[in-house]
Amino acid sequence: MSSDAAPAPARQPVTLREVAALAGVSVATASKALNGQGRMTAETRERIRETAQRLGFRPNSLAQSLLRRRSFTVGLLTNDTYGRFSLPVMSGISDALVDKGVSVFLCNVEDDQRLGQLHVDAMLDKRVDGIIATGKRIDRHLPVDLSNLGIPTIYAFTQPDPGAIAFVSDDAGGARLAVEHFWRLGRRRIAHVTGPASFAVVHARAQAYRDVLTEKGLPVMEPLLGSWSEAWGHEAVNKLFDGDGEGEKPDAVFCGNDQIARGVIDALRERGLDVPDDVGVIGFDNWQIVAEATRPPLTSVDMNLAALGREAGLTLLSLVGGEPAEPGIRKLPCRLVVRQSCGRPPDG
Amino acid sequence: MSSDAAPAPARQPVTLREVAALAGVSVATASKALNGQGRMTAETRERIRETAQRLGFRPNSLAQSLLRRRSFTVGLLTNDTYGRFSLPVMSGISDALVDKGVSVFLCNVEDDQRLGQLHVDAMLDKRVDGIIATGKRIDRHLPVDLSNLGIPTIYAFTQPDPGAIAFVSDDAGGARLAVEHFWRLGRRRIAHVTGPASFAVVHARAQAYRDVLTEKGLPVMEPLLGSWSEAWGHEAVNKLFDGDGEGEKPDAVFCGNDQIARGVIDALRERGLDVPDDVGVIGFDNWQIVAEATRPPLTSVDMNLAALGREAGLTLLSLVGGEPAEPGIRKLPCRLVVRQSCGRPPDG
DNA sequence: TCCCTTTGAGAAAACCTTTTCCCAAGCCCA
DNA sequence: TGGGCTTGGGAAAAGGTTTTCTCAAAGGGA
Repeated sequence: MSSDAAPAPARQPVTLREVAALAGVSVATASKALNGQGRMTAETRERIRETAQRLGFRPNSLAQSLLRRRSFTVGLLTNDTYGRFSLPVMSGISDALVDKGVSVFLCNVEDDQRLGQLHVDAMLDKRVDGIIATGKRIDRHLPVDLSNLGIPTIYAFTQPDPGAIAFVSDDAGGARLAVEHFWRLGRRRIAHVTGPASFAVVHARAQAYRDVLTEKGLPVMEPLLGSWSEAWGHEAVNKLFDGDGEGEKPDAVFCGNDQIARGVIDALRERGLDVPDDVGVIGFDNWQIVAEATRPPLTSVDMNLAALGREAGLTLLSLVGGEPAEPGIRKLPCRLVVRQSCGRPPDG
Repeated sequence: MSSDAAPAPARQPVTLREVAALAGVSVATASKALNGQGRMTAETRERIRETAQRLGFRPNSLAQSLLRRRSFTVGLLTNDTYGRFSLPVMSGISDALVDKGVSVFLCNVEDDQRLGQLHVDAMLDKRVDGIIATGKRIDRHLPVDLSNLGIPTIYAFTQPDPGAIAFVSDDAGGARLAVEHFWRLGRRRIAHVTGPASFAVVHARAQAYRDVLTEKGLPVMEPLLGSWSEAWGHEAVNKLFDGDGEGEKPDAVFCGNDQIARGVIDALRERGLDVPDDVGVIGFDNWQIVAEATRPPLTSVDMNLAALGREAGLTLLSLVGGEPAEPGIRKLPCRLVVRQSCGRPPDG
């Protein structure tokens, strides 16, 4: 403010031409000097560099892009700007790209085909180097057709077109993590309360749940399908614990998401059952704000969405760079975040 | 896939030169034909249009931007990609701009000065038309200096530089809405449980709370400051209701956010107090997923963040268009979303 | 002294589109 | 028939940078 020593950026950005003129050379020489190309005396190069510095010269990306046929931008399409899932994905993508000098256009297409087309057209016009599609569900398509755009495209946490490259979470693996954790802690009657049958992940996780129980020789209780809500968690506890036989009651509940788990924990407490002493609970998603607000704090499966996004971003970049990549769906591992809702192992 | 009638986009995008060549005219004429400029026979114009259509020609935005000195992009800086608050703001901004053909660069600067500078430089290089800064707190600066960038800058839901244009929520107004709602419902002993003193909004809302009570001639109970958590809501209920005098107990609690409100509601229920019959509760933020999971669903103050974002986006555009605008902070009104945690008026 | 090579730097094309002139042909009117 | 106007369309510059050529001068060897 008070110091005028710092070169205030000109209203009209400084061009290479002005730098060259002031340094007494041609634009060609100036360009080469600043890019470390060409041959010239060290003195000339330094003089040009210093002039550029003094004028606050920054090369116009638009002109560079036009020439290089590469804009160093990518489009990020999502139908879930508000959402829990695509946000970490987007953040991971953005982080991976910013370090490479690539900027990200955020395009929220909702579930609106017209809006989707609008955004895709805008991206194409702006000559993005590639497009990443992400969404709120792994088993739903974005309302756009990206199959024949002529630029590299990657899908992250959304349903890909056939023949495309996609990154998704390994839901079955995540479910195994949870159930095996219960098993290691000595829990033997493990129930599963999850979301609606219309979600592919519900079946993937439920099947893994059954598989682990079968492998371990434990009784398989049929998964309880409902909604993704806290209220359903409450209700499910009634179904699980209102039975007659005492030995039949679960000593562990693996929940399809953290909200269900929250409902389950609250309902268990209302019944006078202790978590984790009487019943262990594991959630899914590791939604921090929910997982840390339950009493006790919730152990939960984390899908590593930021890492997934980072992976997707880096892969897109390598595609843009011309490197080949095998099409197909890559499942990235989940991890279990242990808090206090499962207790400690008997020997621990 | 099977239909080859649809013109598959060329690997190298079609240029105006190719369109012109195929239509047998110069590029100048082709440009004018497609833009509805210049004079030519209707037949020529139509032929060029049809050729462009057939080839799938789309003008290169980079070239246009270079010429027009306007990129039709803006940078959106935030330190809160995961967050509850900036997301609706960002969504509103993006919505407002996409219809005008303006794309948004998403820049997550975290609280990292280096990352902030990196992103700002990238935006400047890419010749964005303007920048919008948004964040997770209305009383904190982003870790970047945007004061002298040479391009229009708008602040939305974050602390502005002096002399800048900023849009924020009217927290005092929102608090008034809540307390006056209680008053209209006949509640007379209204408590306030809110977040830590380090937040400016805590004071703004608390002062408005006091003001309304004073205006109405109601007893002012000193606001209870704590954290933004559910646990604090629990604890605060103890402080409020563990006293001795029966007539002293509140019949309404205005909470600083929805999580506190959730804790308050749960604690009240555990004490055997009915919400809303014995005590009314109002939250702040209208975080749908929390407000609808409380029992009963929570009445809450909504800051209209999407609208705020939209306003910010449109204002930036008018600034870019060269229209003057008064610097200063514009407070946008909140609204009360009524659910079931306050009951109905006595006569209703 | 002459020729060849190296050195240092500039001219110009290219990227793609828009816009401002400019020009040739045709027409009208005197 | 000649001058002026309209019509239809093209040439060229502009926007900012990079890169490939080209070229003059200087230096070295014979």
